[in-house]
Amino acid sequence: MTKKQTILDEIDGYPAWLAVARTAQLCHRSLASALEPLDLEVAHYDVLANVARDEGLSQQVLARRLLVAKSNVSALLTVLERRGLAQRTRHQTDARVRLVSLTPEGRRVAQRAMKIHAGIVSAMLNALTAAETQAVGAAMVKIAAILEPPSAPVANILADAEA
Amino acid sequence: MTKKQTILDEIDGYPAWLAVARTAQLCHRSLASALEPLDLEVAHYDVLANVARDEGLSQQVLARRLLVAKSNVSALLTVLERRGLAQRTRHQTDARVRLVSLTPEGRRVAQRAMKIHAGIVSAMLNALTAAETQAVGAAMVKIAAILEPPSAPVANILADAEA
DNA sequence: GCGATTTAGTTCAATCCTGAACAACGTAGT
DNA sequence: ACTACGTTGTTCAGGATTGAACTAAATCGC
Repeated sequence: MTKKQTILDEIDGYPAWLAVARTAQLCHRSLASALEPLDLEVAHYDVLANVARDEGLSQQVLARRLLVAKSNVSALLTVLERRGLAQRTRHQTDARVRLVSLTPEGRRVAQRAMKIHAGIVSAMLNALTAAETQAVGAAMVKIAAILEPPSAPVANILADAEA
Repeated sequence: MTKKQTILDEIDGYPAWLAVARTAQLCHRSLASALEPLDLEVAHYDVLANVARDEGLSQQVLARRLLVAKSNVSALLTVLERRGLAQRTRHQTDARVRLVSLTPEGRRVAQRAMKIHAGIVSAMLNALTAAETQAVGAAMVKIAAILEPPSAPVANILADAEA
């Protein structure tokens, strides 16, 4: 297996970032298989968990928060509604927006799913001290700030990289 | 917007982990839009980058490394092959395995894409000190160790969480 | 050796996600 | 009011990803 130096290897912290990406993906997969017994996709769970926390979100807000397309939220809600877990109600004063809420059954399912999710996250974080966790969180917030909007910085970097 | 306490909120480091997941996703999206000019999906890029580094990988190894299904690798390679960027050659002694390598054109594209990728990662890591990056990497490795295989630990946690 | 098991890769159906086009509704500006 | 524009949500077509079934090849147990 011919190992070859690439540009990425010249970046000092690249292995560290790779570990981040990989760990996030592993966690996603863990959660996916853990939710299988509840017959829940991670995407559906994400909706349930967010609505459980903030009852009455609009779909638009939900989409931005989950970082998915609004068309996807629409589809996810159609499924959750058909399964009797969530419901859409019209906004009082703005007829465009639909407020999303959970049915009693939806709350029960969300509760069980969040317990499973919490179990996984707890197990992961047990590997770290509170200080380490804190440090990781702070670092991620700093990085996220750079990526956050489809803002200027990233676009500029691209231009440079292409040179 | 009714904020409600959930089980997840009881986990001390949950916001920190959320930041990790969110940042990883943001990075993925950044990379996706940055690679658009090259007409490359992130998935295709991941293959190119890995093969550029380790010429002659098998598809199986590639699948495990990328954390995707082997059927997906098969499909990705069909596309890359049709585009003249990669090629599959038979293993000398084991007729089952296909060794993946890049064409000269594939190497050129990989090179350009990695430059773009490196630009993004560099920008992100610039927000951190070397020590911070190092700490994050170490923390992620510890967490990944818990998730790594579909191993016992996670499965046990599930059983507990369901109780 | 030879059948049983394991491993590498492909194919296929089902599902998921996205972006674009669209409809319905608000908000300005004039 | 009226027009122009922005926003919310839906629909739909095109790809992407997965797991299961399958073929072919290697390996193991006896």
